[in-house]
Amino acid sequence: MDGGVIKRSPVTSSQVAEHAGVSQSAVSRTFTPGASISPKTRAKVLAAAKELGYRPNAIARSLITNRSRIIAVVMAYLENLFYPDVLEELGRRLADENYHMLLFTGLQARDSDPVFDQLMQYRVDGIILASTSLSSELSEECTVAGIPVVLFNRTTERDTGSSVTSRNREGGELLGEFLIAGGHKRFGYIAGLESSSTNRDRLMGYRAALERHGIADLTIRTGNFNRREAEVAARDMLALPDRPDAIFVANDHMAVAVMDVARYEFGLSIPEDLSIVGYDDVGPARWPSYGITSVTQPIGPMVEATVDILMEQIASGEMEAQHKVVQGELIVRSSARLPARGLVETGGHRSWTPVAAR
Amino acid sequence: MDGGVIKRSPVTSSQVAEHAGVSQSAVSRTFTPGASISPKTRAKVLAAAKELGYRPNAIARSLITNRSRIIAVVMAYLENLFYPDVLEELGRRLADENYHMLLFTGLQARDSDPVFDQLMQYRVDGIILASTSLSSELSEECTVAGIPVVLFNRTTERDTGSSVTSRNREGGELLGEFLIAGGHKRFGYIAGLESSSTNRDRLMGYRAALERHGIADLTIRTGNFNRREAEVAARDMLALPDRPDAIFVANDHMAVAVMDVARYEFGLSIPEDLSIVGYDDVGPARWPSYGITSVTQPIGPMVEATVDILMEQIASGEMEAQHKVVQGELIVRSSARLPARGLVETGGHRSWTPVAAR
DNA sequence: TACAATCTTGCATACGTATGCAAGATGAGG
DNA sequence: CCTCATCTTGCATACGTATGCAAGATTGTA
Repeated sequence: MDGGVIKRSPVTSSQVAEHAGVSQSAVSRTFTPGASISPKTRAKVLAAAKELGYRPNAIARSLITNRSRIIAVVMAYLENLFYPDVLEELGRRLADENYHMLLFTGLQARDSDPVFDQLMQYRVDGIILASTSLSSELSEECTVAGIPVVLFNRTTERDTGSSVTSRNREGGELLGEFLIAGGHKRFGYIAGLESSSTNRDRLMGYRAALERHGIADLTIRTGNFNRREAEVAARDMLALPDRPDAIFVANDHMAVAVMDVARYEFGLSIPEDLSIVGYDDVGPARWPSYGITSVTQPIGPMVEATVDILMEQIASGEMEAQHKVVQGELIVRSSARLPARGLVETGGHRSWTPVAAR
Repeated sequence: MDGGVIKRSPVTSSQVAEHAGVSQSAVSRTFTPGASISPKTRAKVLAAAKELGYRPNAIARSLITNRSRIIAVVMAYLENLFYPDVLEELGRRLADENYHMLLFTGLQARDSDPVFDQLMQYRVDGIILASTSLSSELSEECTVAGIPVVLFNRTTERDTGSSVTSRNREGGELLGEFLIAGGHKRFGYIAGLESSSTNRDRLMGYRAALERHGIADLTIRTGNFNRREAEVAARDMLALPDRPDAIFVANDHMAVAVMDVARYEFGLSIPEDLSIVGYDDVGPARWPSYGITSVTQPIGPMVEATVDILMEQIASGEMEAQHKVVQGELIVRSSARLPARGLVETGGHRSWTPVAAR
C-alpha cells in the first residue's frame, strides 16, 4: 500500500491532442456538443482521452465561455426541514440542467456583505435566496450586478429580483375559515420573522377571514421561525388568563414546538383543549405524534418554477423580474377540531373547502 | 423602474489598473495577501477598485493557482436532520477558511459516475463524502486522482481516503449495557444500511454487550436509515409473538418512526411496554414527544476534524489517509426504562455509566 | 473529370489572473 | 555624497480551454 501519494496534475486537452495526433482544437470540439468534428477524429480523441483519464477543466472553460454553470444557493438556516427538502429537489433539478450548487449556509445575519463578495467572485450564473433575512439587500446588489436572482419563498416590495412563492394570503385565509368553521372562539397567531413577506401574507389572510366573521381580537406572539423562540411565544400565549382555543402557527416547524409546549408543559389535549394549524406540510407535520393540519407548499412545482426562471434568464440575458405563485392545498389532520361540514376525501388525504353560504 | 437590465460584463483587473494608473500586476498584488506592494499604490488601487466595483475573478485565479477553494460535499439525502446540521456547521467552518461548498445532493444510487465527473471537472480542492452509499467507489477514484477525501460518518476497510467517525462500537456497547441494566429480557435491533460501517459498528458493540451477559438472541430487522422502511421493520418486529421489550434503533431518525409505530399502531406505552434507544442525538430526539435516550455524535468536533484534515492535506499535498474518531456521550431521556443504579446528572443533562462490578 | 458546396482541421488568439525576473526606486549607513 | 541592500514595479508569460478564420479535405452534381 502506497499511502502518501503526491498530487499529480490533471491531464490537459493538449496532452490528449498530442496522444491522439490531432490539434488541441479537435479535443475541445470533441467535448463541445454541436461542434464541427468528424466521427473519425472524435473517436480517436475519445480513445486517447479515456486512456489518459482526461476530464475537461470546467474552470478554464468558464473563463472563456463566461458561464460557470454554478448557481449560488443562500440558505441561512436548515433547521426547518422544509429547506433541506428544497435543497434535495434543487440538487436534482439543477443536475438535470447540468448546473451545480454553491451553498452558503450557517451564516450570521451580519454576513450579507462577505457572502455577496464570494458570490461575485465565483461569477455564479444565478442566485437563489431562501430562508435568509438578507434577501432584500442581497437581491438588490445582485440584480444591479446583472446576475439573475430568485427569491425563494419570499418577496420584496421593490421590483428587484424574481420570486417564487405559494399563495400565502389565500392559505392563511383558508386556515382562518377552517378554524372558525371548527367553532373556535379565541384566536391566536404565532408569527414568523416579522420582516418576511411569507409571515405577513399568512397573517393578512388569517386576519381577513377573522374580520369577515366579525372577529377583531387576535392574540399575537412572535417565534421568528425559530423553534426556541416559538416555545417561548407559546408559553407566553398559553399562560394568558383566557388563552386562545385556536392557534395558527406561521409554519409547521414552529407548530411542532408549540404542540410540545401545550401538551407537555400545560397538559393540554390537542385538539380537545386547543386546536393548532400550521403551514408548509413539512415532514414532522405528517408524523402521527403531531398530525398537523397544514397548508402545503408544493416543493416540486416551486423548485421547478425557480429553475425555469433562472435557466430562461441565463439563456436570454434578459432580467425582467418574474413572480411565480404556486397553489398550495389544505391538508386536514388531527391537530385541530374538525368542522361539521365541508370535509372532502381526496387522493389519499383529507381536505376541506369552506361551505358556500349559510 | 428599468426592468430588463442587460447583463454587463464585470470589471477586470486591467481596467482597474488603467483607472488607477498602475500595471495589472499591481492590482493583482493588492488583492494577494503577502504580496509586495507599497501602501501608496495599494491605496490608489483600492480606491479605483471600489469606484469601479471590481471583484477579483475567482475562476481566473483558480486557473493559475491550481486552487479552486471549493470543497465538494456529497450528501445523497438530507431527510435525516443530522445531515443538514452538519451542512450548516460545515458552511461556517469552511467559510472561516475561505472555502466554499459545491453540494451534490438528491442523487440516485446509480449516480456515482456522473458525480465523479463533475467533481473532477470543477477541480475541487477536496471532497467530503457523507450520507451516501457511493462512498467506497467514489473515494477510491478521488484518491487515485490525487484529491483529498474525507469520509464523514463512514469508514471503509480499504485505506483509501481519510475518515471521521465517532466511537460507534463503544456507543452501541454502552446502549446495550444500558438496556440490560434496565432489566430488559428480549432485545431487538433495527438496522441501518447494512453496507455502512456505522451500522456495522453499532451492531457489533450491541452484540458484544449482550453476549457478555450471556444473551445470544437478538431480533433484527432492517430500516436502511430510511423512515418508511423503518416503519415497516417496526411493524414486522412488533407483530412477533414474543416481541422485544427493548429495541436499539440504529439512528434517531429511524427511532422516531419506530416510536410512532409502537405508540399509534400498536398502542404501546414507552417506556412501560417497550424501551427504545437511538443514536445521533438529533433534533427530534430532544423534543418532548420523543425524548429519545441516545448517544451523541458531536457535530462540532466531527466537522472540525474533517476540515482540519482537508486543510492540512491541501496545504501539504500529502495524502496519507488519517482516521479521526471522536467521543460520543450517552444522553438519558425518557424513551427507555431507567436502570436502578449508575445514573449521573452532568452539565444540564442526565447520563449513565455502567456500574463497575456486581 | 471538373467544379462548387459543405465539412474538418489547425493556427492563432482571447479569457482574467498570478508570478519570476530584471530594472528602477527608496532607504540605511558611513 | 556614495554604496549597498531592500522594496516596488512593470513586463512578459503561463494557466487550460473555446472559437473565428482560412486552408485543406471531402462530398455531390453535372
